[in-house]
This record gives sequence, structure tokens and C-alpha cells, in this order.
Amino acid sequence: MATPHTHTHSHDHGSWDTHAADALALKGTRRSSARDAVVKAIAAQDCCASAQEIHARLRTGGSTIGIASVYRTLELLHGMGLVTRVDTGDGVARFEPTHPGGEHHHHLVCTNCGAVEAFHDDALEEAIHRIADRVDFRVDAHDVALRGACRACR
Amino acid sequence: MATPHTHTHSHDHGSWDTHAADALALKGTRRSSARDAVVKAIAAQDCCASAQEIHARLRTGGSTIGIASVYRTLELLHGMGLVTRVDTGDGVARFEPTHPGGEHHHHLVCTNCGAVEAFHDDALEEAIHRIADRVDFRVDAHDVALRGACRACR
DNA sequence: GCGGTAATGATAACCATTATCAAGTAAACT
DNA sequence: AGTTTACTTGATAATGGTTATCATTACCGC
Repeated sequence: MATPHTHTHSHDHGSWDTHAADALALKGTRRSSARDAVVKAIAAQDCCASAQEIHARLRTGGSTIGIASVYRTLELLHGMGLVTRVDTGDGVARFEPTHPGGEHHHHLVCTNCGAVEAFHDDALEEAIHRIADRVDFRVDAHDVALRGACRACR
Repeated sequence: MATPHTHTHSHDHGSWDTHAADALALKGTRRSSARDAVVKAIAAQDCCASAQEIHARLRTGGSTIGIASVYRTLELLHGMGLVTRVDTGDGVARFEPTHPGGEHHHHLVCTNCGAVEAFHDDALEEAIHRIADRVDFRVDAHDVALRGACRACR
């Protein structure tokens, strides 16, 4: 039923890397260091990150990538469904890898400090699938956010 | 509790209109035409609307309200929990009345044309309440968005 | 190697949202 | 009623994330 969620940040994220590379090759995009860097950065994320955060992380790591390339790559990946956009409510778009297997998580957002945690729940997924079947809408994706106070802010 | 001011007294207990007016009076805010106009506009909404949309609607209706007052009022109402913020993913914040009874809906967002529809589902609410009980987080609110293609865009 | 062109990085432009501030006004107090 | 106080307003400047522009770079088929 409900699995406790702790991001171990191990090899369960490893396949997204090649999945994304394959999809990009199939689409016929050229190879570039900027795009590679962003894809690699996203593959290393355990949860969502904003364009600015990814950019800062890369620059700190010695890259000379421009912020525009980060936004461009995120837009490209998002359009291809390789990345999921997460809105935490502060007006900043965050992104995280979309796993090919379909497994994903949702978010707990602290309205006080802005912290974001992930969780997964099968009953929730089941309920959403049932809804998708009955509405007059082709549902491609879904996202859920629970808002409140994290342990530290409570 | 006799309010010393003349305002359309609706005896419809549970309506958002009077609920909001009571909450504002309790908080001790002054009465102003700008705030009244925004509250009235929100009360008339069936679903979410952005600050700019509310502003445009009011100006079209002859009001001289400034955009800043719309944002200020929305911020005030949101802080009081009278209004719910909805992020549809296009980077603009939308708001809709938070009903005192707790009944609420979620959204179907068309990723093609941006249309937003509302839906409600008891099983979904039940699943979310169960999650709220088990996580190490004080959950105050939640929102769900199903994304895809609406009937017209499909 | 060459050439066409996708992709880049710097930066200007864009736009929703916020902050500022002088003027307006509701409520309290004579 | 007049006065005072400070909350509120509307116009506008400032902020900040995101997007568009553009000259330059560099990938890749030939």
C-alpha cells in the first residue's frame, strides 16, 4: 500500500540518463556540451530543482554554461515528456526526471520555509486513474501537492 | 452581532460571500470599495481566475480599481485562508474562493489551450486524508491537477 | 575539410508580481 | 461636525523569473 519514502539517490535513477539520451538521439538533436551537462545534472537530482539552481550547480562545478541553455534544455525535455514540471507555489518552476517506468512521486510543500519532500502512495494513484477514466478529458499526467508545515517549522 | 454598516445582508449561511465579509470584519480591516469589489468578483467566480483577469473584469465593469489593490486583496484573502491559490503551470497564479464547509474541487488543465475544468472525487479526498495522517508533516491543504487534452483539443 | 544550420552564451525584452509613496478616506475621538 | 490617526488606494518604479534576440560557435552529413 503506502510505501515510506526516502530518497536513497542510488541507481534507481541511473536509467533515466540513457533513456533521455536515446530519446534525444531519436529526435535527431545535435550533441552539445551544454545539453549534456543539463541532462547529467537532472539525472543526479533526487527531487525537483529550478533552472536557476541547476545553472548555479553547474557553474559552481566549473561549467561556463549560460542560463539560457538551461531554460532551453528544460523546455526541450519537458516538451518530450522526459522531465516533469513541479509548481510549489512560489512562482518558480522546478523540474525533475520523468521515469520511463511510470513510477513517480508527489510533493509535500512547507508553506513556511519552502522545503519540498517527496512521497508516494498507491491508493492515491489508483484513485487518480479511476478519475482519468471517467472524465471527458484525455489525461496525460497528474500532480499532487500537500501543503502545510514541515517538521522543523511546525 | 450587529454590524454597524449597510451591506447586502444575505441570510445564506455558508455562502462564501458572507463568510469572507465576517472574517474580514473579525480581523478588523477597514471597509473599502476596492476590497469589496475584489471580494464580490471572487464570490461570482465558478472556478479560478488570475489577478489580471479579475482586474480586467472589474475595469470593464466601470471600476477604477488599480491592479495593486487586486494583488493586495488576493494576498490578504489568501493569508486568511479565504481563497485558494491554483497553479495551472503557465506561471500565473489563479485564485478561487475557499468554501467554509470544506467542500472543494480540483482541476483538469488542458496543456494545449490552457482551459481549466473542475472535478470532485470522494475516493481521491479519502486517499489524501490517509496520506496526511501518516506523513511527518502537518498538512493544511492539498491540490491536485490532472493535465492533458480537453475535449476540444483532443 | 566544407558548408549548412542547430546550438550556444550574453544580454535585452517581457511580464507577472511586489514595493514605494503621495494622496485619499474610513473609523475613532474629541 | 470637525480633527486626527493610520489604513487603504492607485499610479508607477522596481524586482525577478523566464523568453526572445543575435552574433558566434561547433556538430555532422557531404
